[in-house]
Amino acid sequence: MSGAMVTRSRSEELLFLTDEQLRQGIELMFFAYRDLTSEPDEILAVQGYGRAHHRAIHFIKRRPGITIAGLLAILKVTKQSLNRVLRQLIDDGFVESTPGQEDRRQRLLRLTAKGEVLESAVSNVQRDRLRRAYSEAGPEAVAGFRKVLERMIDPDMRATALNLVGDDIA
Amino acid sequence: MSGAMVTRSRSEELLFLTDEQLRQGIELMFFAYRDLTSEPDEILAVQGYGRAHHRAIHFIKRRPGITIAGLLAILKVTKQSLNRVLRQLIDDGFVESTPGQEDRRQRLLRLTAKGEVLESAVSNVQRDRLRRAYSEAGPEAVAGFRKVLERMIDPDMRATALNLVGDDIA
DNA sequence: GATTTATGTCAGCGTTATTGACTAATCGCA
DNA sequence: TGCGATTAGTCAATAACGCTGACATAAATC
Repeated sequence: MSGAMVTRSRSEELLFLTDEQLRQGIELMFFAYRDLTSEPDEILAVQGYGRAHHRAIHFIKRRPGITIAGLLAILKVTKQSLNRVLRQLIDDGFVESTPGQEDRRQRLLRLTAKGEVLESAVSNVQRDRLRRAYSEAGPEAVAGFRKVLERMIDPDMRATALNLVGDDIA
Repeated sequence: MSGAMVTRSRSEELLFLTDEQLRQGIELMFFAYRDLTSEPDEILAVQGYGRAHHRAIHFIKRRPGITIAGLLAILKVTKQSLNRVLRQLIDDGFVESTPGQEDRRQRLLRLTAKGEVLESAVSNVQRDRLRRAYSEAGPEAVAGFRKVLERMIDPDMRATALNLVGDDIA
């Protein structure tokens, strides 16, 4: 009889997830995300740029040679929204767009030297914050942090989020 | 001589935080935050509401009786921005605003019964997602998740984020 | 009584996102 | 070869949401 009790899964065993605990987790995400993005926002505001530019620069840095379609799939915004931002970045010389070799309809996006400088300035403050948090929390906490975040992401985006796809494709 | 080596702090001992690791952490935050907020956004869009309404409803639910100033301090937006959102929520009967008893200049904000229903619908999908992630990742991962997030938040907002202040004040 | 504080409101602006419609170049296949 | 699908770029209109500045009102505090 008591045997039935010990067949509980690990999640049932130790996790009693109250409303309060979950709400607190949601708030932690809200505050952490806001503070993680506030400093980059300020730096980019000087150029007249916003968070949309930040996101584009970030993913072009991470996936040089990414196509428009690839960027659209990651950002999940419309073509029109992305186009305005990209137009500015290209016109201002931060991003270069070259036709694909195999498929010449595609536009392959890369940061220019100027773009690398801007990206670096922006991502430095962000990485400093995360590095500090990681260091203070310790390696085991970092592993847990990553584990939970991964599982919060829609399954179909997890591979993308973890860079399990090639660096130069979408 | 070797004694000097073992006095390294825990963070120096095991954490070799590469650029790549940190950038991946930043992306995890981006994807997780987006997916955590996308479903609530869709639900609220039916009412013609957006994320700003969601945030207001969330914090009024969590801190019933909060003042305008308290909400402004948490959300870090301007009075004018918040007012537009709050005006709609009050006019539509989701939020009630009553003068403070001690300080009658203050407006104490609470959800109405109708507001509770909306809040519940919205927060349910969000809590379901987080509960699933917590369960799959396990208790230790959850502890690490919380630990890192706390340390990402600006120090002056940590107490607020962790609800270390009274529920009915700011 | 004068000042400060808490709140509300008006007008205007900019960014970022949306939808819809359309063009142009290129690719792939029948 | 030619037609449909794909990739990208663009124009126009709309909306949410943030901002600044200016101003009004009521109430608390000194």
